[in-house]
Amino acid sequence: MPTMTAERRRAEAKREYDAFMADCPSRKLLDRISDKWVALALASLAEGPHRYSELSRRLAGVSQKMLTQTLRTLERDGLVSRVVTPSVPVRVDYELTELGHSLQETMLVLKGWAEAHMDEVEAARTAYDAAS
Amino acid sequence: MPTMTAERRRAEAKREYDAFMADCPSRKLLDRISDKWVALALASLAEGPHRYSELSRRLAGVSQKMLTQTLRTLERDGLVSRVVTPSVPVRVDYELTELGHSLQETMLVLKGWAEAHMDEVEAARTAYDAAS
DNA sequence: CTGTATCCGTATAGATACTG
DNA sequence: CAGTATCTATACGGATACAG
Repeated sequence: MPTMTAERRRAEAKREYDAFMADCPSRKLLDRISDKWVALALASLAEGPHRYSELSRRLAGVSQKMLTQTLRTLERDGLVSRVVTPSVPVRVDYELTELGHSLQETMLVLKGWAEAHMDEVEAARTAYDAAS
Repeated sequence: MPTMTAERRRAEAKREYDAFMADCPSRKLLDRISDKWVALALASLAEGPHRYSELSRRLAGVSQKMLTQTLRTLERDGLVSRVVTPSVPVRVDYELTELGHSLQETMLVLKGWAEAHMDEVEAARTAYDAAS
């Protein structure tokens, strides 16, 4: 239906897909985006395009394998676009697509939540461990 | 500093903790909450308290082991509280704590995003696979 | 610089059986 | 009903070596 607005289509999708269902495709998608490296990559790209090496430094501790794998998946899923400049040596930039942009804010919130509530969580852990 | 407001302390924490850093505690916390079952559990509990068996049905496909493990971790981290009614048979309800409540909305957004953008992601995958 | 390929240990997650 | 315990498969992720 080409006359549907984007909002209308999204509302439609919300009725069709349900991640609570085991074999709903959205369950797998939720699994994919529920990932530390995805969250950090999108959070980093939220600031603007980044080169591969910049991301590698920003996401401290990420292995080449995981970074590449994460970026490939994000590219395939349409969240990120890969821009190659055929210089010598080659330069590759990654940037958020419109779709990626729509998720980036949530990832920033998620990352921010972990940072903001770290102390409370540690206090809860101490209390829990003391009780047992 | 007992005179700090909650907001002030949280802002303080945001400067102290940085999930981009490999060995920042918040990195591990981000890893923990970036989890399919955590997202679905919090999304379910957002509606109100649930019994163990209700969660088991709601989070279709979850194994007893993963459900228990997820709930234990959430309890230890202070996101969920476990309420035992010592009847026969015993009844156990799980409900969000205040801390859990502060994350639940983000998890609903994450789950909703997966459901709302499923079609776009599948289209992107088809396009990507066709290009290669 | 931006990857790919391979090896390998570990953590994860499912299945199954059993318990207060 | 609400778990615990154990076994096993495999997927995840890190380290290393190599390449366009």
